[in-house]
Amino acid sequence: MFSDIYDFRYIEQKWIESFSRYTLSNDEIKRSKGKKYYVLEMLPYPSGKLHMGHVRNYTIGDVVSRYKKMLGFAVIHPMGWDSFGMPAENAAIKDGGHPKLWTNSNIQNMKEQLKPLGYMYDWEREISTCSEDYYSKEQKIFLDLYKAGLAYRKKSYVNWDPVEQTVLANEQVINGKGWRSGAEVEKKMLDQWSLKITDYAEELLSGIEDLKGNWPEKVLKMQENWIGKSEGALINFEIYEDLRKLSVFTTRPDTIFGASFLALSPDHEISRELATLSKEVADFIFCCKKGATTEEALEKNEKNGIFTGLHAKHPVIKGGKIPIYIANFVLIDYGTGAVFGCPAHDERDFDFAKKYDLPIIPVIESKEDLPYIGDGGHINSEYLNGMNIEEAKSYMITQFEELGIGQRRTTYRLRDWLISRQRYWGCPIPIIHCKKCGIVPADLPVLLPDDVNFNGKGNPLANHPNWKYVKCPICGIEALRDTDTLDTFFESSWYFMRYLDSKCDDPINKEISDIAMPVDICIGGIEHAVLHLLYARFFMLALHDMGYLNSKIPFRSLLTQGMVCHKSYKDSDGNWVYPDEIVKTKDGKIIDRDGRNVFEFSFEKMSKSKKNTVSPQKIIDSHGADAVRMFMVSDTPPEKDFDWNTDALDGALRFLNKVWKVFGKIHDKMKNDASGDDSLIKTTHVYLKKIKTSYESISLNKAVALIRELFNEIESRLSSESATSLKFAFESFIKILYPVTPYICHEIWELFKKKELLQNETWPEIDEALASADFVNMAIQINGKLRGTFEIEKDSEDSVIKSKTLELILGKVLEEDIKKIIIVKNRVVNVVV
RNA sequence: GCGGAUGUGGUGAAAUUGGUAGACACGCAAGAUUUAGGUUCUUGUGACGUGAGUCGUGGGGGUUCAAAUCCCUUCAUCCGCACCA
Repeated sequence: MFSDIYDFRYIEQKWIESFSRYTLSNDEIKRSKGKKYYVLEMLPYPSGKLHMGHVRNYTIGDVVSRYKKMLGFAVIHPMGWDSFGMPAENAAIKDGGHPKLWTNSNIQNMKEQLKPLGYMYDWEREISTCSEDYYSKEQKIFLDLYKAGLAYRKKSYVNWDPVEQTVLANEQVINGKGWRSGAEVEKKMLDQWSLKITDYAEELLSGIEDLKGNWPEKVLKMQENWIGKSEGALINFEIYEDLRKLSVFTTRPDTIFGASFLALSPDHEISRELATLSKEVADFIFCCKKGATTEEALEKNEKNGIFTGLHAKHPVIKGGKIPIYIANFVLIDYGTGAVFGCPAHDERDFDFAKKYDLPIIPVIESKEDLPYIGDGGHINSEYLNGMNIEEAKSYMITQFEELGIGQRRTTYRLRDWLISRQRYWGCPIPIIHCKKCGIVPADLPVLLPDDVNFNGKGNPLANHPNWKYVKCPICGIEALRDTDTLDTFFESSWYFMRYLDSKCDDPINKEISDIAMPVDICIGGIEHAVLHLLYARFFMLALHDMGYLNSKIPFRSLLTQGMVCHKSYKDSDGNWVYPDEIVKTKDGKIIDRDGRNVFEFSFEKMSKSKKNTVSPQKIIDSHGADAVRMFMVSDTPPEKDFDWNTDALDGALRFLNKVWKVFGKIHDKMKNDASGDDSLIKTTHVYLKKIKTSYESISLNKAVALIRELFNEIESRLSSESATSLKFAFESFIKILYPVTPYICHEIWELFKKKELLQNETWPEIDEALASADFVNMAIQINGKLRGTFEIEKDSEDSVIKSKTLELILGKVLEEDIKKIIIVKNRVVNVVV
């Protein structure tokens, strides 16, 4: 029955169940013969509440999925939960519940909240990374990485987050602070597990080339910088009256004749050794460590050093003596932890030389002040004199190699990925430490014990009364489990392959993965540019090399959607105020419910603490899921930040209301089988073509704009067009609107008395002949300025266009003044006078 | 400091990649219907003239018959990295 009123509550309730039954079996993937399309939205952390950022992310993914399905692709569209991690453990510490219960109930809640939005997820494929099934498969991957030499244990300085009480990977330290806790990160010497991502530095870098065009340039640039390749030389300096050699990495071997000091990191082994001999050195090193992390010291950039009393032999100047310092600006974990200083051509070295009164020897000619960083001819450099930087570099490296004191060397900024975490709620590292046998792989699975106490200090797993005490699987003597768990980014590095067969006994079903991988489009936030997105690329290369699957690329294309932003408000005391608690007065003032003044603070990402969030639930209740979905993809391109605007949300609902009404009118007209024009058929084909192009490039805001245009065309011709023409136009319109607003479209489709469900329909066929216009509107310009337009048959001869133009402009210009007429077919005529 | 991006009406944004700038919306204004208001409909809406003319895509300069688009320069905002040798 057709009702005049667009009752979205009724309609959405009616179709909701059929939308949650989308499945695509692996047999169907196999039968697709490569015509598959894998849409992946980055899996959410089950915090318990769905927020607008999720809604935007998943709506974009769902529109793409539904569109691709209409085109006949076997669409793989799974969803799951990134369910290990700190918040569950913190909740347990605070409220006493168990992380497992907290997490699972959050997952249930979020699933319920997702349901009304009508996403076509294949829930058969659902995974939760904290499930025993998932993490025991992950343990197998870990052991394989270990056997392949890619997972290793090493004692080294690590980033310690004092709030989370655990170590962090380099990628998780932002400006010296923990990425989640925001706490000042400390350096600690610990024995930890790492993955050899550095083995793949070159491949990760060269792989960027293949992603260009399909990944945002920005993400690729960030990864490139993060990997930070630099080419140069390793020089081994001899130390006077010492048997050791001091090895130094430099990108500027050509400046060796300008070297006036060597500097060691305070953590360099020679520094540490000297510290045991001299209190002065020990004090200096202590100060460096204390001061190095404070904001102030970093800002001042002050160079401090202490002379070691040692000298190195200059490698190419006979009898040359170079003093060796320990300096605060030398990093232990880059290059070799030692540098040579050439003050004339490096800013840091210059500052240091000034402070400690060291010689500043220019070796590159320049009229500018020192330090001079640019290119130029070498001076004071014997055989290098006259050469430019590039020439001198390679000449010098050859020279070092011939003399046996150095060699060509490439260094990367990328460090190995530290994966141990001193936390309970994660995947246990399946390793047993035996005094006799050393590191021994544990029998799988290694399950988390449920009976843990969160009240104690430190890692609850380590504190468990008996969990860690086991017998060595090899020799049988008393041994200890590794009580650390894996970084949760480990889980998110391979989940998109587990989706493909979430019940497989092996971690990854190779047969299906070889068909379904790589993911065709991955949609998520840009905050993972050098975290998840780099780790996932690394995992693919490693898994490929271990024979898990053929693909070396996780995501063929990547869409980084922008944040959902909203105005935030503060009262005069600086407290945040909820937007729905404010009132705008007639004279432009903003007040809260108690009448006190409130100020617009800024426009920023929705967040709980700023009180500027909008609950998806609320707006679905008031406007319906279709309106919310449409609103999320209209107006703003997916990759840009989205400004929350309630008026535009109302606009989406208003549009759907109009669609409903116009459908009613067409429905009536069809009953009477009215006659009239059929020009709308052609118009429809023109739009079908344009809209498909917009969907293809995921320019969903443009697609929506064009859909609205087509709708306006239909609406304006309701009375003049024939019933058949209107029916064709409107049915096509419903099909192309469907990926955005599936509920209303399904309802209308059914009311058109269609037997087949709309979601099983295919994209309307485009008649190319009809889709191209017969007539075009051409512009007339005089000296490049618009002076009028005219309509003319498409692809008209230049002579026809010319005479038409002359006819129109002769009132304005004299024929003899015309110097030139430039004709651009179907576009523009420019008359030069 | 290094690297990257962006800059178009009151707002979100389009512009077939050098060819009619502002599509599609939001907002606003006037009017109509209803009327307690919202809803709905019509018209208008870059600026200045307000007679069909001029100006206009952050500013300045250039290339071109023609520039939001290409080049040079400058300013502003945002983001990433940051003592990386």
